[in-house]
Amino acid sequence: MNEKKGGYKFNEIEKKWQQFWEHNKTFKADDNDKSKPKYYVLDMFPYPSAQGLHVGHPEGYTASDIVSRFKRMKGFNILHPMGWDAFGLPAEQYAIQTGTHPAETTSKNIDGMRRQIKSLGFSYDWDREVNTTDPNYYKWTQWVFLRMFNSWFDEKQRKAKPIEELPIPEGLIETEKQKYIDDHRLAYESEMPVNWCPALGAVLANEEVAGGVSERGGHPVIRKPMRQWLLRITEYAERLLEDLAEVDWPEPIKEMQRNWIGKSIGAEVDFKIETSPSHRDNEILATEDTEDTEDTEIKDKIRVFTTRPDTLFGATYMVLAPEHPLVDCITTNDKRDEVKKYREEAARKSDLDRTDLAKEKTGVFTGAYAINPVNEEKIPIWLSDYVLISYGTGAIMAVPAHDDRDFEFAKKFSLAIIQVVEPPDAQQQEQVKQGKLCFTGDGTAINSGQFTGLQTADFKEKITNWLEQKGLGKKAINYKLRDWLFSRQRYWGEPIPVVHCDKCGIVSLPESALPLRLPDVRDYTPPQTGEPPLSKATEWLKTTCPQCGGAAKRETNTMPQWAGSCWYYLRYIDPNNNGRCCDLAKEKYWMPVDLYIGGAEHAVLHLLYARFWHKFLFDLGYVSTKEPFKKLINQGMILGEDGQKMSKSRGNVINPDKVVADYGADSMRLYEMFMGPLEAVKPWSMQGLEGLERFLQRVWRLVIDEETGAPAGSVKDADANEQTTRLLHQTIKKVGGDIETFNFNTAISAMMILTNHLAKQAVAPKCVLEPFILILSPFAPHIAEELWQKLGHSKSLAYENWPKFDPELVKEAEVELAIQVNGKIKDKIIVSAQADDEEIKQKALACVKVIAALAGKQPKKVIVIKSRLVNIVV
RNA sequence: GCCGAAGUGGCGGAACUGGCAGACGCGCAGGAUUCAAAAUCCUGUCCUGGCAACAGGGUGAGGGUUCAAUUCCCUCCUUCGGCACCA
Repeated sequence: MNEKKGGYKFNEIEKKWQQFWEHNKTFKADDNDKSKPKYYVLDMFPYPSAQGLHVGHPEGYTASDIVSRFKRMKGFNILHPMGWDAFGLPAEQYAIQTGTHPAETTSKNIDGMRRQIKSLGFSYDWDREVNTTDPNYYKWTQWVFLRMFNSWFDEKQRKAKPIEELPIPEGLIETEKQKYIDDHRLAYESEMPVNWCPALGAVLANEEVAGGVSERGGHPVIRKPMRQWLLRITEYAERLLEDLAEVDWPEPIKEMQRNWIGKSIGAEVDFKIETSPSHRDNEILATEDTEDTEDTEIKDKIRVFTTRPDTLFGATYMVLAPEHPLVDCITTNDKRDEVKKYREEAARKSDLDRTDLAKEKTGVFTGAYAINPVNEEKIPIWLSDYVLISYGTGAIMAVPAHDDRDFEFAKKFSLAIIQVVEPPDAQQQEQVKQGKLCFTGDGTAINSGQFTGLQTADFKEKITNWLEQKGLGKKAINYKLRDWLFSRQRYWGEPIPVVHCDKCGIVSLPESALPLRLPDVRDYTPPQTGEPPLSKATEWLKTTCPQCGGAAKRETNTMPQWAGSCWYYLRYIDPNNNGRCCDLAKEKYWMPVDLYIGGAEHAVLHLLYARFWHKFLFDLGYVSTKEPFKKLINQGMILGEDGQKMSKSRGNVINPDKVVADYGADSMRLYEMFMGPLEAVKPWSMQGLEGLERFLQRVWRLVIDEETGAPAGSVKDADANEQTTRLLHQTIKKVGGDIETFNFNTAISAMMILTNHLAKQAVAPKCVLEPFILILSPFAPHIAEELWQKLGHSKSLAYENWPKFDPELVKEAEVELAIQVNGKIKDKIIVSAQADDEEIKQKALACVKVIAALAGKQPKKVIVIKSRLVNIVV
């Protein structure tokens, strides 16, 4: 710490300016300022944890703050808010252990993290703070859910519409009508096998399970059928895919979303089941697929989905998923026991088992056969869990010669392998022919009847048309994306605002009943049945049906943590509106989010879910843009000083509070930006941090006399010399450009170069210092405000104009050129920036070292690159 | 296995559109200041050889295109992130 009176005392300065900004509401965003263009800068809001802020948080927040402050000075009306994604498991688990209400824990944690965030001097408009656990907030989360519940998706117009507009087929009786409506709601209930984690006492979404264990905690997960709420995100698959073209996001992130959506184009093909009297004794009602009315008639066909209809001639057997509804119907009596056993095993398997056993294929023959529609061949029908009931039709045609999984299965069970595609590579041809290699690429068709000789792409198209003409199949598209499992068996989440009525079924609450508040309970432990903790809130549970007025029970499931974060960016726009989630005019003014900064860990889930909600709200006219986030930037992770991920157990966690206390917020901000590219993963270094504090000390001493605390004697109202002026203008240009492209590290480097130069000058002209302080201010706002004030300005610099650079003054008068002979540098010359090629050439050839290097040889070619180099080729 | 990103001094990293590799910071070494230290300032710092001038090598490895490659193309290796029987 500096004992000198006028030294750089960051503690005092930072506190002073933070208070100043808060009292003056310096960063209040104005909804009605039509004189400026708007710019919405959003951070991914944090979960308020008991551990508090992590050094990773300020990284993204600093970057977004720099952009906010920069754009503000550039004359934009800035919306830059912060809030809390406060529902979540840790507070609930703490409640289970200690009995403390999660609201209490949450509020305490929020206070702690708010203090920490404020200590870093970000230019947030704190009047817009939101908290997902606030009933005034989750009222609208529930409201969106109700809108989904009361909407259906019109496939023709590809948009959601109110459920009242759903055309209902003629001749349905009342209960059928109700079922028809329920089956079309965008939020719907379904009994389905879910990922049940006994240790967490919770059902997890697919994306919360990794490798058979829970992502959080690593507990084993098993499959268990349960009543669940789902959101029909699959209806939006195509639009979610298409509209990625419209957003300015990192390409890898878009690619991850595309992979997650997983669109496949292929064909659905019907295979006739060869019937024999032995399995006619148990009829089944219908296939699972009820979308087409024609399907309900089919009992003697198996429909498969394939992306390779061109390999139909190579289909030597079929495989059904163990859960496929036709299994009972087709299994022959002699195979019945074996099939039953296999199905039971498959049902019992947890996801962990399935992953573990993935190496070794299992399966069982049903005794039944199907007829390959293209060549009338009789092929066996097998059962295996490598076919998933939830994808495609739950059944496949197996082409072992051209599909790795089928190949493996065929080898294991000694099934026929017929090659129908000839690989272009000669080496592969022989191996595939001998059945030693499986070839999955494109090639030329063989053994394929009238299609033999066609190339894969051509074949696919021709056979799809052929199938369609013959009524054997049709073009089909499938997505990996599944409907979003939206219910959680937890206490600390938004209650789902519906009731269960014996008479009326599931009935949504009227909007006037929102928010449906979480009841206060004493016992947060989930019943071991897998029922949610809310099922213990007996008083709360009992209610009346909004439709018939009779007794009804409330829904006990709550929403997942993702729910609140799906629309928070809209609430910031109008955080206190009691009549709407967000005022339409304000939405139209502020949206879309111009810049969204956050961690790449949300590449698919949060960003896909939020896009889905946004599109839904767009369909119903509540928002005006197709996409919520125009530009997205991911900050990389900050590792510990040992290059490892920071964790308590490794003891390498850096505490931001301590960094701020010891070095100041400005140093911390600067260091986090100087470490390297924003998106990169990079290790922390305390010594590196000290370097940035030294830089700020130098800046301080450039302006302030440390003895007196007043401006230094060298600070004068004088003109700058030519060199200084040029460097200043170059720096203004560089820093502004680098902020626009998020290269904060090189922007800081440029300011260091300017500082180093100024430190060597006897005079520090105000006309240089002032613009320098302004361009430094987005990075280190506290010291900048203080120096600005010390130089005699009475107003905050937050709304000063960003300094302009003069392109003429940026240009160098003279440039140094490297002179190469055959690509090797031999000498350097200095020429005027205006020198023409011929002049440069002559000078280069006149260099003593060049003449020596040429050794009398004639140059074949002389290449002159202006302001770069000359290469003489002999 | 598939998809994606990245490999540059002792360390973090820089290099426009193919044009002087190593900006800036850290560390280290030497010096100034000091009774001494901290702080500060100055000088040096890719590797090898040389007192030096200088010469040679050098951006994960190998090849190619080019007057010129960290940058473009091919093959391979390593690390990190994502997905994982999706027919």
